[in-house]
Amino acid sequence: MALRLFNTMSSQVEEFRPLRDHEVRMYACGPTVYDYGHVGNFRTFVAVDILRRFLRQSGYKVRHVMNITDVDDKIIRNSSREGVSVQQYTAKYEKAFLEDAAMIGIEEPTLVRATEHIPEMADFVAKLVEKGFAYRTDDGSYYFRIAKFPQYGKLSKRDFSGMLDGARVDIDEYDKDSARDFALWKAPKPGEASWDTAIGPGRPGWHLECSVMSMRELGETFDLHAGGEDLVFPHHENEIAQSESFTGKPFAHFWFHARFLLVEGEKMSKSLGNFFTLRDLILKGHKPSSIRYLLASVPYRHQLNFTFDGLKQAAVSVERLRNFRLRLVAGSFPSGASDETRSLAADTIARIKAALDDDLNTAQAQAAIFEMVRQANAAADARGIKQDDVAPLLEALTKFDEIFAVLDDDDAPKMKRVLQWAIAEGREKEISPELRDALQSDQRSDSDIEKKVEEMKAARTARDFKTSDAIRGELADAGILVEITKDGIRWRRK
RNA sequence: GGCGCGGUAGCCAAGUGGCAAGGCAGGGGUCUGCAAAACCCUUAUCGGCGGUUCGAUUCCGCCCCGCGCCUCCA
Repeated sequence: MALRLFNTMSSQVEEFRPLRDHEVRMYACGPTVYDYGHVGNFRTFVAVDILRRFLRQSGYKVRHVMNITDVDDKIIRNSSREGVSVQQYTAKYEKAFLEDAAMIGIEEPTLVRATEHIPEMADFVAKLVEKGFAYRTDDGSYYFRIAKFPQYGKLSKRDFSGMLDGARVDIDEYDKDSARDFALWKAPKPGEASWDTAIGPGRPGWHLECSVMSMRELGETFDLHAGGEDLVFPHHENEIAQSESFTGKPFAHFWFHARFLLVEGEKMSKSLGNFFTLRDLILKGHKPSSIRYLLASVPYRHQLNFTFDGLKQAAVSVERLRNFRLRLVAGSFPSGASDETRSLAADTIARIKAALDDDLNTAQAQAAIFEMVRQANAAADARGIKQDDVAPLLEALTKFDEIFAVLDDDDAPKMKRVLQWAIAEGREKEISPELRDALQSDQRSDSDIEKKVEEMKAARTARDFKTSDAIRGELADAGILVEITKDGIRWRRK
């Protein structure tokens, strides 16, 4: 079976077939780096990441390009308010964004920056003017004339035909010819960042960078273009208009849009007090893996209600998966193999693939892995798991984690970096006791813990439970849980 | 107003024209020196009212509620 994806352009779930057999070229709209990324931003980026990972798992080579918008009105406003250059200002937030993305397991795409492609953008505008799709206004700005692109509105399903009739053609008009015409290039204003180019001084409009950079990196026509649902109109509609006018060819074949999330049942907004950056959540003591898991747990086209209760639930769910893997890795099992377990693992892998093939149904993929975990745990309790069953079960977990990326417990070091950042930024008071607790276990090295566990084992062999319990208590205080099972003794950080 | 999405157990949620996945929480057990983990059992008239159908949570209509986009917010 092959991947079927919802295509915003056709408003249908379609089979995804890239233009080249074994390669997918995708472009995702990235962040405007004017502030720290919030949980809503990362919902979209996690969705795209899951798509990318699944495409690769499905055997494609994936070329994934993402833009960094490092010049826009907010950036100009904020940087001048802080009295720093646009570049200084954006560098800080770009760095923060990349750290955050890595923190929640997003694989880094090829990054392209708007400010590094200014001359190309100017050339692009010049060509559009030449072809009659764009015009210059008296102040030196350039606009795209949507009257020249009759399909305008095809992505967002809007009808602009009424406006096309009345569109004027006077290129020396100071204002835009039509209210719907959008800016390709903005003339400089006093005190604003500006570039001198072949089409005059100024800065690029927002949509231009994505057309220019995606075509440069991926070709005039490529497979998939992604972003948050808000970008359908006007951003992607405008990209299509200017790109297809420029090349006379189709732009992207698939349009992938992630739905917005709610926070505690309401639209996230600063005024409601439910606006959280990723770092806010970490400072409250939530693990990156919990956040990623929760963001991934509702299929990307559905509204996700992001709640703190949900975050706790996600943490427990992830722990269950990790416990299971630990059981497989650290346990001892009788020799041999069982057909049931092998087919359980194989079925699970097939179910995960089928779920993701179905428009990335992550909820069903999760259900499949938990079904396996329950059955395998039950079998293990009954001594039904054999040595040779371990590898297939681990393989299923690996397939799952190639997409979800939550099994490896590297939360503590990541959270520690956020804590250090908070201190460096003078935001210590935002560091919650929960975060400090979560970092407890990070104080001890693995080898130190192993040594203690060996001491415990020795004490237990001597049936000296008092000593054994004392060591366990000491480790527990340090946030390390030692578990005694019939398969052996094992430990983990809480 | 235009276009679109959703309302499923205490919470997060999947799904189908024919006995309603999964996770979390709760209750009851089993295992266990203790602790943890794990397992078993247990919790749903699928927003309301009509209609189509042998049969609808799933299709259609109306209503109620929530949400999104409508020029730069992922």
